[in-house]
Amino acid sequence: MIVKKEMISSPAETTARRELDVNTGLQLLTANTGSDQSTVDDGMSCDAEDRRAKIELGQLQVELERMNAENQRLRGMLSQVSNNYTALQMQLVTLMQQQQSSTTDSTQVQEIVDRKSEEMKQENGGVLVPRQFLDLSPRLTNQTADEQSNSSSEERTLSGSPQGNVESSRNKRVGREESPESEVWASNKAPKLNLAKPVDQSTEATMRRARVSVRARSEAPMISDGCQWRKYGQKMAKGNPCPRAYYRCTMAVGCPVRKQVQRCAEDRAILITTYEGTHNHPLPPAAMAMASTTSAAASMLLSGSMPSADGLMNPNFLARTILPCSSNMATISASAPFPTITLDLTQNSNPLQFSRPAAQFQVPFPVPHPSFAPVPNPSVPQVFGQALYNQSKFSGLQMSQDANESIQLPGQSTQHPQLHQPSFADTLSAATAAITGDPNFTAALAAAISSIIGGSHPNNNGTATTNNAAKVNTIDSNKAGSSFPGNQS
DNA sequence: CGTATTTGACCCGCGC
DNA sequence: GCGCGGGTCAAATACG
Repeated sequence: MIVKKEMISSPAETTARRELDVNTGLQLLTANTGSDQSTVDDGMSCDAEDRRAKIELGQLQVELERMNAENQRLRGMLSQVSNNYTALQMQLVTLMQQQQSSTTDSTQVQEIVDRKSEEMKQENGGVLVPRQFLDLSPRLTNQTADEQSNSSSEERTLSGSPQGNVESSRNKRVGREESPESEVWASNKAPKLNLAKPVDQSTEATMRRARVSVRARSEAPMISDGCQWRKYGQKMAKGNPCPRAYYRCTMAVGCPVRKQVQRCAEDRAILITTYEGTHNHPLPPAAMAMASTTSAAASMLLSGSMPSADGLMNPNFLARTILPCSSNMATISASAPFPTITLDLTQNSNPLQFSRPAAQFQVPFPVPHPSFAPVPNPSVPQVFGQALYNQSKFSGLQMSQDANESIQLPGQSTQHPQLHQPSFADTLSAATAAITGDPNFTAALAAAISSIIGGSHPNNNGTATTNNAAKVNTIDSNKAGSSFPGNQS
């Protein structure tokens, strides 16, 4: 009965509404049933009414169960799509690394994306579930990289590297203390303490210290990114009246990921979150989806930090590679002591929009390899995309010269996402960010997915998606003796 | 009472 | 060598 609305509503809305309507129907029916029972004295034959009501009730329950099952299925599919996107982006980076020597034309980047999307559609009958990406996905959780059989050099580069980097960090580092945490944490002191490999010390240090900074408007003290953090310090930073808070990831014992949170001096409504390190544990769907969003950017950033005798990498290419459709909203830091890429989500542009990259872009720090040689151990900060998570104000990324002194490139005009064909990457990442962070964005997700899959893809139930990232997390029970209250607002 | 947060002290790198 | 600033530690404190 209620299902009719499906054709005119967004899939997510529809599913949510259906579930609501079914529940409402059950309540009404129950009320009616009670009413019927109270009118026995009227002389009516209540047995028939009762039976009919019970039958209807049973039907509704069956329907409800069916809905719930569908919800589960759709959630699974959403998660799968997110994971697939992650793998796609990673693969894209690798492909571009291979092709960069022959071209710097960003159109090829888009072509690769388009081609991949086409392949995926063909292989899956229109459904974007690429086999190869499913194969890759587990590695992106940073858990099974070493267990997976590597079938290609691309995958090897992409999957094993983060883990390998952590390992190398572990092996070489001798911290002030010998706690497990300090063992895995890629400390700033690492260069000094690197004892094992004399080769490429600076390179590895650079990779370990690659950072991803996110600027977002938020009244909350910290953006919700799907991970759980514990504050371990706060300090006043020079040139900023607002204190800088230091957090470390507490989702797993010894997770080396840390982040700094600070309000922008110029505009205190802007929250600057800087991530550093690589998670050593599986990310919850909410965090994973967003982590994947820009993991490729981090990878590119890191590969860009690799020394090269061949000169500089084409700036435009880097920008377009990192965020093919949002290159005007990402920043690569020039003044930071280590590579930092900044996503500026404070701009008033539509996250789902498709825009051509800025033509003029200066990459300040010396980067690398025109041929994009695979990074041996790129410490890809998987938290990279987490900044996009729960960004209801998600609005854009920008390129600038400094993490704190963003130089805005000419903004892109706001366009409706469906006026242009949004890239799969941007659309899905934005949509996932929305859905995982705020149930109110289920409609956006539906629209985004519809635009990708042509409306044939199953919907997602917004009501089934928790609006609290921490709630999504099935916390690793291995963390004995520690609780995860979740300090996210 | 256990856990998270606060906050002053400390360590380290870097520039002068 | 010294001072400065960033980053981290850990005891004290707050909180549920």
